[in-house]
Amino acid sequence: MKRNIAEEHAESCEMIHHHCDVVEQVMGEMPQDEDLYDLADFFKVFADTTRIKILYVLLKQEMCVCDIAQTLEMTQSAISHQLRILKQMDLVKNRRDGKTIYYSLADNHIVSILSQGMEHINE
Amino acid sequence: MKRNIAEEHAESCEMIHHHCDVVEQVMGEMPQDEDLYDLADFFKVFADTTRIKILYVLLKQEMCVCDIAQTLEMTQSAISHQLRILKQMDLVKNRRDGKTIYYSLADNHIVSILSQGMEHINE
DNA sequence: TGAACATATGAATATTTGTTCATATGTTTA
DNA sequence: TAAACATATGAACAAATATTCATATGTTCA
Repeated sequence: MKRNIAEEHAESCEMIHHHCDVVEQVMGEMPQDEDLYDLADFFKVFADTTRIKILYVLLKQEMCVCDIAQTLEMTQSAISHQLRILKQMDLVKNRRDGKTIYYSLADNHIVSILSQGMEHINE
Repeated sequence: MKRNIAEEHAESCEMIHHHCDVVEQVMGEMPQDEDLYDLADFFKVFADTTRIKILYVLLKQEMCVCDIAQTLEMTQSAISHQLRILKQMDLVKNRRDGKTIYYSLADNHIVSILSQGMEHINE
């Protein structure tokens, strides 16, 4: 759905300010749309305090759902829902021991991602 | 609003599975609530494809609002709203040159945050 | 000064998302 | 096998959020 020239004039600046080759270069660096969505989804996981708390709790050791819930003073259901998201994103893994299911971090990136975020906000 | 013991039993496991000192240690590592909110807000910025695209565009060079909008094929208003959020979080800065306002990255962390995210999703 | 341009912003709308509640699934033990 | 326990999950609801539309602010130039 290409707009006509008159409309384009009305909605944006007269012409692109920078050289076209620069724009092309910039767009060349841009990841594929699919990767951009995955990237946004990845950061979305860290964009909630409950999930961050869970990750911090698991930083030291594995823990079962019930203990996480008690530690964070939240319902089992809320924690379980969030663990599901963390697992879907491959940030945590779990193992069953009888009735209990223990969760732990699945990836070492997590530590550095969190601490880099912390670095930034402490400036 | 402390619940009574009977209710607590109903809602969670009989007693905490791990040693209390471990839980205390885990909670000792936990950042302050205020920092947790700031951290979540920080990652929230990267949790949207439009903002990620803007950051990628600015990775190479500064650019005015209008050119960003044209490059990403979005409205000037949408870009302006998102630039406001990026600026509030100190991820971009701007300078005025006549009518035009040029935006650029405010921080070098951004590159490494983005590439660490990319690393993770490409596994 | 007025017209054209570049950007910012408030309100409205649609979509996404986190928690709660009720209940289902799966395991152990008496 | 029945009861108790640990976890998972679907539906409902409330809160947060991204975009659009209309319009305001601020700059330049004739």
